[in-house]
Amino acid sequence: MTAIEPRPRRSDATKTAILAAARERFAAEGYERATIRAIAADAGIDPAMVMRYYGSKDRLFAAAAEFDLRLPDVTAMPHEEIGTRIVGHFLSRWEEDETLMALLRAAVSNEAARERLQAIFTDQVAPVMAPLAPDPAQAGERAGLLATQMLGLALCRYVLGLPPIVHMSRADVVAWLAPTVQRYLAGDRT
Amino acid sequence: MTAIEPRPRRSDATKTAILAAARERFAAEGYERATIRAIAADAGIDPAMVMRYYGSKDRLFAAAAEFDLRLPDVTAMPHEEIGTRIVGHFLSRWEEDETLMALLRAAVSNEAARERLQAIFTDQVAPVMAPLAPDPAQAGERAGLLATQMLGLALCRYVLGLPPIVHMSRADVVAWLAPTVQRYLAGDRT
DNA sequence: ACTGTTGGTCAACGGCTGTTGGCCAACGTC
DNA sequence: GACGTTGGCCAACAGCCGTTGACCAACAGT
Repeated sequence: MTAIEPRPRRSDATKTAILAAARERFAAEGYERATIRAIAADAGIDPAMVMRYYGSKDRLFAAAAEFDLRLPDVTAMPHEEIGTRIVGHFLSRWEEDETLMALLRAAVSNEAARERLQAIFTDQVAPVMAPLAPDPAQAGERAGLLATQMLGLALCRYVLGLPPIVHMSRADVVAWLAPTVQRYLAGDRT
Repeated sequence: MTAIEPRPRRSDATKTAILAAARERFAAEGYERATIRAIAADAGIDPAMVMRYYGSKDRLFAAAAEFDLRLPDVTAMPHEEIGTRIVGHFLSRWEEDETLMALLRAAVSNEAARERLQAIFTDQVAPVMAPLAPDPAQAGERAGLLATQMLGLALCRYVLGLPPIVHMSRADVVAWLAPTVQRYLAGDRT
């Protein structure tokens, strides 16, 4: 059952170019420093077009910040590999799609972005991780702990550029963080 | 050996009022959304005074972002309590001084703030934690890992307001994170 | 060929920003 | 009590921002 697509319009290319430029600027500079004028210049069109197609800067961001973490099914993997796989998956998602960077950079000072990031946690992270918790009452807490470690890693590695973290290899990051994540999601508290 | 203090001036009260208002605004709104006009209004004076005393917005931030983590001497505490004590100390520092919040919020989009946060890591965190590392070559890496977990916690608990993390008691946070920090600073990699 | 629709540019408005310089009043010293 | 110094306010400038509306060109359907 494929959705009925409206006939493609000539402006579709422009729209996606705007979206790509917007993601890049929001990711690199955050919400307020990324200007509509700069985004339009990157996309090679007039700033007025951005307003015509997306209405306002807020709505442009909302459109650019659509994101799917594509978390794997954790119930279908060897129990002791959960930490390793989850950390690896987050690293991959973070490096292949700048939308996450845009969300993090903007969420710190923009209310809508903050809510969007919270929604990703509530809708995509928490439900997927819930089955792993020994005690269902702890499920939310455990997912939250995962978020602290993964967002903290992204903050230090991709945003702040903390030298020891930036220079670590992917394998080292996974080796260090996997046991932490494993414990947060499915292990004992102490 | 007390430093020779210049005679106190009438304007000292105003200067510190500006600094307090600046910290509050930078902490609550980040660097670009915190305006000099708003800071001056909070301090009950004219925006021009901010420029007179601090020269520019950049230098005002630099003055407001002076910060000492006051990390305890980790070599003088029971080895197995290190994780607990460090996590507790970070929680306290974060809650009693809004400077840290100002630094984190600003560092995401402001270069000078990013460098300041890096400097705090390099000058205050890394050297203090170094003696705990079994292998001195790993010292920087281990301190960096500590930073990912503590900054990630602060981000989720104080900036993003992730519900499960916000609702956790201080004791729960310490209980969950202490083993992680203990392992990062002084434990085995796996 | 005509005409309505779509994709796009241009110039401008109003508002907010950091920053500046001139002016005034209160103070401290002789 | 005169006078330099200090603390403070006010008004304005120049620049950038999001946003708007008028205008033009290319296309599609008849």
